[in-house]
Amino acid sequence: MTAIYDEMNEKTKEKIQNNFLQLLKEKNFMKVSVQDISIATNINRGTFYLHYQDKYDLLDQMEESLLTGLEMHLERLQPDILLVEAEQGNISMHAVEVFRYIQMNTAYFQVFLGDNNRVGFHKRLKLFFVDHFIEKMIKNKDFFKGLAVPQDYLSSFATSAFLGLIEQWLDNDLAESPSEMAEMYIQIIFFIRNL
Amino acid sequence: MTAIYDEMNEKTKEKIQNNFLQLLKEKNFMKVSVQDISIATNINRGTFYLHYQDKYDLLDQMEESLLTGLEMHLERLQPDILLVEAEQGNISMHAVEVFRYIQMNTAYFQVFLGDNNRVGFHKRLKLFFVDHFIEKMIKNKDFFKGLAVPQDYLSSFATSAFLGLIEQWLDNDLAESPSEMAEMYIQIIFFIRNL
DNA sequence: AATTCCACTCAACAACGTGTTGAGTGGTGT
DNA sequence: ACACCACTCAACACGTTGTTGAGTGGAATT
Repeated sequence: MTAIYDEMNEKTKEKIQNNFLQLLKEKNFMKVSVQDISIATNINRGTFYLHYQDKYDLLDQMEESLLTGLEMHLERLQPDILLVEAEQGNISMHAVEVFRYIQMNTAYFQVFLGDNNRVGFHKRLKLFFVDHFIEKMIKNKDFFKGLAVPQDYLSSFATSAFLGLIEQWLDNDLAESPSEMAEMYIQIIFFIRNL
Repeated sequence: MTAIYDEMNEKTKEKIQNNFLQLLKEKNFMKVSVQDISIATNINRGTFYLHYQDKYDLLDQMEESLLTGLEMHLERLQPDILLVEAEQGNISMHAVEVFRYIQMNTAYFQVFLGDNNRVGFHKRLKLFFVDHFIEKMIKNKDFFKGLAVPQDYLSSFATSAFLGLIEQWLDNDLAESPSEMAEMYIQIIFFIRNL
């Protein structure tokens, strides 16, 4: 049975990731050394290299699993409901789930989107939203019809706007509930629409 | 007369900045060493430290001067015209100047907002827009009246959306003209309004 | 013409971080 | 008893960092 070894492996990786996250709250990613990580984790520096190629690999894996987590979280929703919702003034279902997931992983999002560590996660998250979220909304023939703006610009505009809301929420230490945030998102989008 | 020495000083700093910019096109900021910079600039490594504390300081100064350059560029416009413009469906004046300035400094913006070097400039530029641009629009009693969303969220939303447009423009290698971009911005904003 | 000033060069320094290696420890499963 | 495996430990060569002290050559000062 190799399960126990796998478990040890996982626990060590978890410890590394947790302590790395703590360090990222204090320091810039660039200034966190593998030394720092191994000391904080009470682990030999060599052990770190048994699990990760380097600290970039560590960061990459953490970002990746955060995004696939979000993907799985969203998969539970029917994929094409959004369009219908949108026409009913009810985009909220998707949005509220995104905000909920962020709430479940506050520390990660605050660090990865924070002032210090804006290494690549911002762009990555943006791409994610374009693929999983905004594209569906924009490709809806009715929702944005009558607007002569290229689709890539519209995507980037809408996605960044949504991200802006999220960033502000994180800056405010999640003062609002996920539902309130979704509500806000809808209000802004439809304010615009119904003025 | 000390002017000549000042000039030497400036020319060296310029050379450093130019070569640093080239290096940033090829490599991640973290992977550009002071060695690399001094070699590319044909300068002794010690000389670099006569001008900058470290490479962070260099990046910081370049970002700073890019932003103050934008500030100066915008100052030539009357500060309160925007509000009037907005009500006339004519925000473009400010927007077009921003796009024009970006066009004048394409390389800098592409590098500082590019995938590799999203160190802190994104947030910095966002703050700039909030201070100089969006706040004026949002504080306009009429423009966003009837929308029950906290001002900080509205700021973040609108600014990020604007930045999204810029990022897409840079990704597209400035395929559109500044005026076209401004036009696009207006269209999106007012589409929304007049639908 | 002699001297001071200044940007810059050069070589060397200790300190630190990196990624890798080979030998060793101690629990786990067979 | 044996092999297995995650992990430790110490040492390695190498690159980067920021600093220092001595020196060079052209420009300004007297």
